[in-house]
Amino acid sequence: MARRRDLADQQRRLSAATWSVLAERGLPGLTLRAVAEAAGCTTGMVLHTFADKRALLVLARELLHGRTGQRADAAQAGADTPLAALRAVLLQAASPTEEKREEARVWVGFLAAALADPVLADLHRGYNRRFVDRVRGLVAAARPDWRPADCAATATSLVALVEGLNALAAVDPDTYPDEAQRLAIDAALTQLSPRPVAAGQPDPRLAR
Amino acid sequence: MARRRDLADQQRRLSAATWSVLAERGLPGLTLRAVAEAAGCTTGMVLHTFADKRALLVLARELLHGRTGQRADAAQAGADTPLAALRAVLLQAASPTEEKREEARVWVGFLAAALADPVLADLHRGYNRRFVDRVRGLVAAARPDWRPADCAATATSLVALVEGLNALAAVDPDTYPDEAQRLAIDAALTQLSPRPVAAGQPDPRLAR
DNA sequence: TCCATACCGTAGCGTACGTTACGGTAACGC
DNA sequence: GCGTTACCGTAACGTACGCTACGGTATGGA
Repeated sequence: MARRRDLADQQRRLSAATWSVLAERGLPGLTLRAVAEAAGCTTGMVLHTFADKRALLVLARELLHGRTGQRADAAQAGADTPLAALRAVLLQAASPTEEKREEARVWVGFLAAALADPVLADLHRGYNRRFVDRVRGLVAAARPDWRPADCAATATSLVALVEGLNALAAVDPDTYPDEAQRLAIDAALTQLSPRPVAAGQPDPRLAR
Repeated sequence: MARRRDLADQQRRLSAATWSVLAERGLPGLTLRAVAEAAGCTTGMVLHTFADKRALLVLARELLHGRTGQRADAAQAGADTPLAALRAVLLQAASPTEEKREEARVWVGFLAAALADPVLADLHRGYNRRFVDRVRGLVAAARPDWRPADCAATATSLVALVEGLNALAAVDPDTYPDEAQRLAIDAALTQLSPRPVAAGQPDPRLAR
């Protein structure tokens, strides 16, 4: 025997480095050499830890999903009502902080990579559908009187809104600041409120 | 003098080729050689028509904006009421057909490229803000009783929803089919309808 | 008809990429 | 302490990239 390494830790560190490079330099800047530099090692070590570049991307993608999933769990657990849980989950999925905006840039990068890579595309579809399922469950809990089809349609709408906000805020944070994202989500959630607003007046939830 | 070329036509053909390559092979597959092959010429001709790769990308991005802008103009002109115009504009911006889904893939590609390229990022922000302005004007026309801030918030929401639908449908058309996109847009437009629905019932516009 | 010239295909430059092979090195069992 | 062995840094491979230089070619005017 000889020196043993902590494989899981190396994978975690390299995935984090992949993340960082992807957020800073974008998809074309994501090279093995850049990842190695960010992780403080060499390309040799990177390819001793991962079989190839795609394996590195796959684990980083899983890390992204795991991170957002954990945050969603926490948001969901801390809410009193189903509607509050839904709101918390959607808000944490948006990108109000700089950290989240970095995450959004990474997400866009993976989305673009998925368009050219079937493996990453499968991963993306799986993760996104799990998120849609989570939202659909919360919608159904908030409005048990709705038909499943209505809950599903609302869930896909909400997810599309949140991911659209993320994507647009990633490249234009001035047009899509955190406040605008919050407003957009609350406005969309208005449709789930048990009591509609008065006729002929702008929805007060839309105003500040 | 000697033989003269149709510069504008060459630029148009090469931009179309860029588009096609970007939609089929994604951002990493977008090389000068691939563009030349798709256009049926050589890389020499490509770089005699455009100064460099970025110039090619910039014109293709303008082409994307011009195409969607023209479609939006047509949709807007063919509508009777402001609300109908808004609905038509949003629906044409979504990606129900395969052609539109190709456009959505190209859009995602440019979005990802903008994250790493300041020039493309500026272009993207400009084009997207013009689209937001268009939607905001239509919202204001549909609901003249709303305050400008409410119109602006609604416009950014609607644009985020549409672009989110586009981005997600680009990689997962099964989860986001045309019908789901139409439902999502109509559901979002419910908030602009002058008469809210009855309390305690699911919005009939959400049902099929 | 024929020259002049604008045009573009060919070939290749330099660079950076993903990946590989190998030798040095550090740690564990004895 | 020492041999063994797992580990990883170094160096370089082949390839494909963006881009350039040059020579052939077709087409306009005289």
